[in-house]
Amino acid sequence: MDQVNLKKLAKELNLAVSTVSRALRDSHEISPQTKERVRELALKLGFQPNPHASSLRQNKSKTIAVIIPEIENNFFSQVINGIESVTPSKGYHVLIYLTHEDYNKERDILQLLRNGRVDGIMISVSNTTTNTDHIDAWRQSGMPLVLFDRTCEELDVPNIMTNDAEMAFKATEHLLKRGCRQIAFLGMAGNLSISNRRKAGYLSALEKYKVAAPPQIIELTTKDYINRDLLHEVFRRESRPDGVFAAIEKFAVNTYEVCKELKLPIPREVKVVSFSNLQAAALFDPALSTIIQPAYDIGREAANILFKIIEKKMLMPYEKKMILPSQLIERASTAINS
Amino acid sequence: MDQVNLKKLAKELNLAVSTVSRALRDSHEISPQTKERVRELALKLGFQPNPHASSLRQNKSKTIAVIIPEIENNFFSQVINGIESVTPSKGYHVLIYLTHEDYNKERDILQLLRNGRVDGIMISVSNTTTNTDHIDAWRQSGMPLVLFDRTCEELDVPNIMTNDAEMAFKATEHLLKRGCRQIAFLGMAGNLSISNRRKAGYLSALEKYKVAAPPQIIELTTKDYINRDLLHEVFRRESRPDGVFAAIEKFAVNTYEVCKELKLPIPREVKVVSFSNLQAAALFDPALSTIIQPAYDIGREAANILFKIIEKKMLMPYEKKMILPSQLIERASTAINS
DNA sequence: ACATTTTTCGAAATCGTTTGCAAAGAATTT
DNA sequence: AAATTCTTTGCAAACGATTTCGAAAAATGT
Repeated sequence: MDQVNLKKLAKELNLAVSTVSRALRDSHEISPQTKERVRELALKLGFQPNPHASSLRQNKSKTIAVIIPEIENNFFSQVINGIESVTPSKGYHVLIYLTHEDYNKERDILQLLRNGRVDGIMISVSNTTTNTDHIDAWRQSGMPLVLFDRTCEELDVPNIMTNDAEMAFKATEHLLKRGCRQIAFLGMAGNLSISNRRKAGYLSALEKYKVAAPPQIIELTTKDYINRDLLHEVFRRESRPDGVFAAIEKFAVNTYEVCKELKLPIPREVKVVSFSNLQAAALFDPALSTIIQPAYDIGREAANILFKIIEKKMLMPYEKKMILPSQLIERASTAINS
Repeated sequence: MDQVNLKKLAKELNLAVSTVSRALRDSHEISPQTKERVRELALKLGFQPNPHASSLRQNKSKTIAVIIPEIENNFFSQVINGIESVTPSKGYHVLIYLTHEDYNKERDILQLLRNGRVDGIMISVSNTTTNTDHIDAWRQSGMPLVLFDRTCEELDVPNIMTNDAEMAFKATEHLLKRGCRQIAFLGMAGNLSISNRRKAGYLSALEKYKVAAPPQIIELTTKDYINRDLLHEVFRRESRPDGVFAAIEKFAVNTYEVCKELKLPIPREVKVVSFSNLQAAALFDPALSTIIQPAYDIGREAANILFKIIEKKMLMPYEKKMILPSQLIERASTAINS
């Protein structure tokens, strides 16, 4: 074991372990000269304090957990990027956990982390999560917790999200203004907060303009082949949609695929607008009109709030909601028929 | 502090701490009856062993680190997904670190982790990494380490990658067969192993067929605006490329953007094929011919090998290389001019 | 010169778990 | 019956850093 630890440093310097520890933590009760001696040797030997010993003693892990449904998703990747823009400067480490949209996994992960492994968690709930007891249990035990994007507004916990309903309204309004009258809403099956907010925006736009056919709410899944089958059926109805508002990027892709198969040209026969953080949306055939969420900012701000709670600079009750606005980019997929 | 620990369990059951510990770890030297008593109370009180204490005592963290250049990249997202398909069943946790293609960050992260925080690391080096001492130092200290995709073949460390040169050859050959004679190679600046392998495949295809103009090696960066400027210049040369082989997905996107601006229709004026793990490549205008890497498998296999090393089931010298083949999907961006 | 404060450092306890060793009792063998 | 194993449990020492407490040494005040 050539591991260098405090004891070895102390022996080498003829000092007590406690002195070395204090010197490295820049304690005021150590003279500048000894501090310098200690630091020099520590640097020379490449001393790195054992994090488990520190964590055990100080009862803090300098680690946070990020729990998300999936990672093959631009939105969540960008969120992680945003989180990582904060953590290193705070000296924190980031554990990643994937629920794969499975409530049981989500519950188990939260249970697994109830032992001091992390100082706080950031979570975006799975679409199969209907019971929020596991999250509330975490909150009640006083552990720092922040929800983002897929939030649970009924819980007394900080929520960082975008203006889903407003943007859904705008997207639907956009389709209406481009002449659509049979507008379908493609939402995620389950009881997700974002789906509900986006659905509400969609409905209120239809309500306000009163020119369109009744709402068509279509619930899709995480499985492409199921979605394609369902959309196939939808686009063969006599009241076939002439406009599609996809609440999830993947569903817009599914729509493109099915429209291509059914030879329904976009935007002539069907116009499409979607929540999406895909950089390449502008290169689609046709270019996809998107609502871009500030994913990076959501991650960054969620991390900032979590650290405020961890550092006790923010106590309950916190400012519960933080809403970062999205942006609607109009492209060819919702162009007027020429 | 309502935290339940071994001491509390022991007191409650009138047992020694060591007995409780052994009972929970299902040691053979504890009677079935006491085991049952202990387990029952542990479950009732929701006991979770403190991981820092365990890690300190056992000198293992049950954690691995994944170090990648960036996360907003389908390839790396899919790799992480593959890694995560292995870790939970092993009882391991995954820390994520981003180097942002910065050698200094990469070096610092490796240094930071030299203290037992993790039991092993998986790394894909940044494109600014020319010196591999930091990686070799890690290897020399006997810490389990696996490289994937962006490897350092000169190091005596397991490398998990795809058949880059072969696929680059095929892609270039594909362009040649579709009539291209001025084929440009878009590679990442720096001295990345994958860039070199892909470049070699490109060159050997040109060499073999001898029908094309001399190689045009264009080195791009991580910054879109720089790439676009450079490509603008390239496509205005008198010897303008009629075929582009992009070694990185992002560069294909840049090419599409510039060709659109310059009104150079793909595939008529320029044909494009690219390494890419973008699901939506088929929806591009025109659909992009891609070389799809088995990213998920790379992550999974890299993790499997790392765990073999960690569990000492595999000792040096290991099987050094593992090569998982990619797949060329021909689409409209390399179609014959009609 | 003596009393008091301040500076600097060391000894030891602590965090919670694991584990080598000892010991007591039960079961088995000689 | 004595000697031996085997089973089951407890005691105490780790692991490495932090921190409380106290002591010696130095600086300051009277």
